[in-house]
Amino acid sequence: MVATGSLLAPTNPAWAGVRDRLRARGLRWTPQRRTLIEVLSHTDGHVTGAELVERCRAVDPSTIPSTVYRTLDVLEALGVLSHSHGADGREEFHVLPDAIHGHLHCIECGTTWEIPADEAAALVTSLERRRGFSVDVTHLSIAGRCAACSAPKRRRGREDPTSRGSGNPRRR
Amino acid sequence: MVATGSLLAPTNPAWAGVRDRLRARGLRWTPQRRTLIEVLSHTDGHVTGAELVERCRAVDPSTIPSTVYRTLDVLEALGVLSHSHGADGREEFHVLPDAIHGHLHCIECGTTWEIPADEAAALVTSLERRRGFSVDVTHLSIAGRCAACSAPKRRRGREDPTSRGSGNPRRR
DNA sequence: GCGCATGTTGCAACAGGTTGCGTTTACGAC
DNA sequence: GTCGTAAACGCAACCTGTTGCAACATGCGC
Repeated sequence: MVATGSLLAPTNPAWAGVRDRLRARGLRWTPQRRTLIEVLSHTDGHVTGAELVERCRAVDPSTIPSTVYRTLDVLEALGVLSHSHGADGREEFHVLPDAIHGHLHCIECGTTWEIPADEAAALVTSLERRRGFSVDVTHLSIAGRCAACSAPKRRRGREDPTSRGSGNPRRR
Repeated sequence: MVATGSLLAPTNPAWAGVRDRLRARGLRWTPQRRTLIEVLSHTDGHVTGAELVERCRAVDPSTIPSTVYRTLDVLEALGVLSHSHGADGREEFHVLPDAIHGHLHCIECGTTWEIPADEAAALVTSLERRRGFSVDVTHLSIAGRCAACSAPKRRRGREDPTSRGSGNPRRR
């Protein structure tokens, strides 16, 4: 659960700028926001809103959920994170998106993979061309069965849908 | 809200078979299920779970939400309907899917369009080939901006992302 | 250092949906 | 028609988020 203690120092310098970017927009730097930033800076990959609330409570037990969700909205507007919806419709946040990507969810084993933008490019450009619809790839979330789960089950063989999967597979 | 009255007769013969298909699986035909089937048979396009609960209550005020959701699960297993998640992660049910399709949501105006399977084919086959991942197209839900909303707003011109949109655009 | 405006917080209520459990009931067997 | 059993139901509690509003406090101007 990450060093539970207090006052975790953000590891990534990128987080240092958040305070100023907030201020630059006339927004404020509050203890609650600092807590969330601390938690986020020690998080990578995907997290659900509920998980973040929980982790914030570990740092500051007086954390209130609505504050966390509102702060997440603000941070998303700042581009610090993005969110999409998992196969079950639950919110999933993605921290410091270094590259634009969507997500793949296996409805059988629950694992999640990232799909780089270029892999979705065919779909994106086709929708763009045929309908003028510009896809929000960061919000793209595709459900289905991964290779391991859709394969006729013999002796639970090779696991991943392909090792080039990158990303951080995650189970529920 | 459809003729509110009682005992709506299912319009589509396809619904008549549901009772027997349930029985064939050892499942039961109950008044509550009948109510939901009645409601569904007078519904087309997309509905949220909450809407269905509401409509069931119009027919039978003693309807309990959990029963509706559980019955929806059963009907989905039967292939009578399918569900996906809207841009906001809320459940959307799609009745009697005559053709496999996914959905397109404009995050700006909230309109929904259907995308026929072949339009998503490029993505589907690419994921299949590169990762062995078999996409569940019926659950596919893509967010972004439609042509009208992403266009530089002049004098709110042509509306639709393309008239071939088919389906039933719906607003929140 | 002080005051003020406005962005934020905390709280409580709500919304959509899910789950566990004890009770009821559909329906096949006799 | 009666019985038994597993499927379904009703209910209450819970979970994840959202919203409205009064109270609070950040941070700019002086």
